[in-house]
Amino acid sequence: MEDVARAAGVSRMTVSRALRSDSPVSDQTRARILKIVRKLNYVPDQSAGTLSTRRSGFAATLVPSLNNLHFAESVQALNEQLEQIGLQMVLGHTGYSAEREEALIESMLKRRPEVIVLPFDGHTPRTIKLLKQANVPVIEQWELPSRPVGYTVGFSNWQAAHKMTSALIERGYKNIAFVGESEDAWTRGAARRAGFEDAMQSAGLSAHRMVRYGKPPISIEDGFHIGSEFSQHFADADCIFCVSDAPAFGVLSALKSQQIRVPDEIAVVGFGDFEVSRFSSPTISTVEVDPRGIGRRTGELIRRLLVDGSEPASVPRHIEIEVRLCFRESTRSM
Amino acid sequence: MEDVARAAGVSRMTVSRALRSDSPVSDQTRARILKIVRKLNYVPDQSAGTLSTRRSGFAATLVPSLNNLHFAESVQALNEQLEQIGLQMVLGHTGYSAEREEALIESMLKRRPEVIVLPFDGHTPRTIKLLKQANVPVIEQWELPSRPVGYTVGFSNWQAAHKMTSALIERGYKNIAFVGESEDAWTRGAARRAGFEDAMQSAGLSAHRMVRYGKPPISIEDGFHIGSEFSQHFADADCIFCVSDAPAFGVLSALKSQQIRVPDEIAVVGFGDFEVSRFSSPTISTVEVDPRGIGRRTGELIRRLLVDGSEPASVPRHIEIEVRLCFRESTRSM
DNA sequence: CAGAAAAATGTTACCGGTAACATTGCTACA
DNA sequence: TGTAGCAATGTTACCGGTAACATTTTTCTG
Repeated sequence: MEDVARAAGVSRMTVSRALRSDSPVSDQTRARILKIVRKLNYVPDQSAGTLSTRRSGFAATLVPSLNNLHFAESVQALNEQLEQIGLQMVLGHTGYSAEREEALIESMLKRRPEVIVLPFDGHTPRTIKLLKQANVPVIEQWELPSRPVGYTVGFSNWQAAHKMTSALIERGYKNIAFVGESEDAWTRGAARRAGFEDAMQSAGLSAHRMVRYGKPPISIEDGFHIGSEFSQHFADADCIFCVSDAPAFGVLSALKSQQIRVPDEIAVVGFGDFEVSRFSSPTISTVEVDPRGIGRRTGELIRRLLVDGSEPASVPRHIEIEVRLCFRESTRSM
Repeated sequence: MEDVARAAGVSRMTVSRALRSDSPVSDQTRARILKIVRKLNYVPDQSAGTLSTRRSGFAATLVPSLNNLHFAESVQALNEQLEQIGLQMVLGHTGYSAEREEALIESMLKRRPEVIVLPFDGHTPRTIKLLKQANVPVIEQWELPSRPVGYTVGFSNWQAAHKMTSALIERGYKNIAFVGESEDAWTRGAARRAGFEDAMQSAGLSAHRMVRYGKPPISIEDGFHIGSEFSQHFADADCIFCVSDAPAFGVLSALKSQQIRVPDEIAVVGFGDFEVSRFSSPTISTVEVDPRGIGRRTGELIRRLLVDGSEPASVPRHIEIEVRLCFRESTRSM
C-alpha cells in the first residue's frame, strides 16, 4: 500500500479510502490511485483490515455432511446470499458428531466470524457456552430446537413425520414399519422417529415395527440391505416409512428384485424429496423439504441482522420452513 | 491476552508461547496459563496472528457447484485432510462460470490463502495471472489442463470418454448417440464429448447423433426430457452415452415409461458412477471416478507442499486419478 | 563452585491496514 | 475582504498478535 501511495503521491490513508467505496475521495484522485493499484497488482490484505475494523467478513458455517445433497444445496444457496452481502464462508463438517462440532466451533471462533450458522442435531454444553460467548448471531438450521441458542431456520422434524404418519393412517395403512438409523441419539432422524411413534400411538396403533440400521447418514445401500431382509422385518407390514429418501430408494430396489409389488403388496415412503424419488419407478411418496429455501432464508436473515442493522427485537427468532406431504406412486391413492 | 498475562504474572509473549505447542515454555507455567485462559474464556484472534506470521491458515477452495454430489464429496474429503493439517477451508462456487471464478479468486486472495484449489473448466486470462501472482501453490482438479498453472489432481475426461466409447464399439454398438450439455464450452463435459467424437471417428463411425440440452450441470430431469423425445433423437441409435449419470438415469426413466426395453432395444451409459446408477433398474453402465480420492489426494499433496516442506522439485506436478469402466445391466454383455 | 551452555522469559518493534482527529484548500456569502 | 463551512487529504496511534533479539534463570560440567 505504501508503494501505491508513493506512486500516486498521496498518503497511505488516501489509498485506503480510495479502495473503499464509501469514503470521501475526489473522483480524480481515486481514478489515479485505482489505475496504479491495477498496474502494481496490489491486493489489500484483509487480515490487517479485520484487525483494525474488527469486522472479519466471515460467516462460519457448519453442516453435518456434504454427502447429502440437501445439505450441499442449502450450503450453496446460503453461499450465494453471503456473497451478495460481502461475507465469505468458512465451512466445516461435523460428521454428525457433537464433539467434532465443538472442536470446529472453537477453531472457527479464532477467526471472529460475524455470524455462525450450524445444523441442530444437539450440541455439547461447551458448544452452547462457546456460541453464547461469541457474541455474534447464531443461526441453527434444519430443526427447531427446544431451547435455541439464537435464531432458527427450519421446521419440526417431529411434526413433519407425525403429519406424514397420520396421513398414511388416514389412507388406511395400519401396520406401518419405520426404517431409521442405528445411532441417532439427538439427530433429526430421531425426531422423525419420535414423531412417527407418537402418531401411531395416538391412533391406537403399534409402533413396534422399527428397523434401525446404519450410521447417519443412512444410505441407499443400507436401505437395500434392509429391504433384502423383507420377511424378517416387514412380513406383516403394509407400509415402510423411511427416515430419508435414500434408504427408501434402496428398500424399493430390494423389494423389486424380490418381485414384491409396490404399492400393491406394501407401500414405501421416504423423507426429504431427493431428486431420485421423482424418477424411480414407482415414484416415491415423501415429505418435501426445501433445502435451498433454508439456505436462502438464512442468508436473508443474516442480511437483516448485519447489513440492514434491524433492531434485533424486530427480527423474528424463528423462520419456519414449510414442508409438504407428497404422495406419489409408491403409496396407494386414497 | 493482556488480561491473561497479568493474571498469570507473565508477559504477553509468554502467553503467546504457551498457546503454541512448539515454543519453549516450562510445563508449569504453561499449565498455569492454560488454566487462566480457560477461566477467562480467552480466544486468540487469528487475524492478528496471521498479520504477524504471514501465515493465514486458509485454503481457498472453489467448486463448480455443490449440487453435484461428486464435487460435494471431494470437498468433504479435502476438508477432512485440511483439518488435520490445520488449515481452514474458505469455499466458493463458480457456478460453472469463468467470470465468477475470477471474481471469487480476486476476493479470496485478500485472505492470503496458503494454497488455492480449484476445478479446471477453463480460466479467464486474468484468473491465470492472479493465480500466478498469488505466489502460493495452485492445484487444479478434475481435469488435466493442457497448460496447467501449478499442480493437477485428476484425470483426462477426454481419454476417459474415449476409452468408454471404444469399449462400447468393441461390444458391437455402432450407432452411438451422445447426450451432453448445451453450453459446455471449456467444461469437462466438452472434453468428454470430444473424446466420444474422436473415438467414433477413429473407428470409422459417425458421431452425428449428438443431443445437447440443458445448462451444466445437466440434471435427471433434463435427461428425462431428452429421453421422452426418443423417436426424434434416438430412432436409429443402438446406444445412448450420457455426459453424466444424472441424465443417464433420467433418460432411462423416460425410456421405461415408453416401454422401451434397455438394453435389448437400446443401451444407456452414464459417466461418474453416481450412487443411483448402482440401484436403478436396470443398473447403469458408467465410468467410475473417485471423487473422494480427488479430495484426499489433493489434501495429501498440500501436506507435502506446506507441512513436510518437500522440495517443490520432488513433488509430482500431476497426480493421476484412475477411472474404471463399469459395465452393468444397461448395456448388453459381450 | 566457577563458568559455560541451555532453558525460560522479557522487550521492542513491526505485520498492514483503518479510526479518529488535524490540517489544508477551496467555495459561498454577508 | 473576512470567515464560516465543507470537501479533500494528512498524521498519529492502535488493532492483537509474533519475530527477533535481549536478558535472566537454571542446569550441567569439569
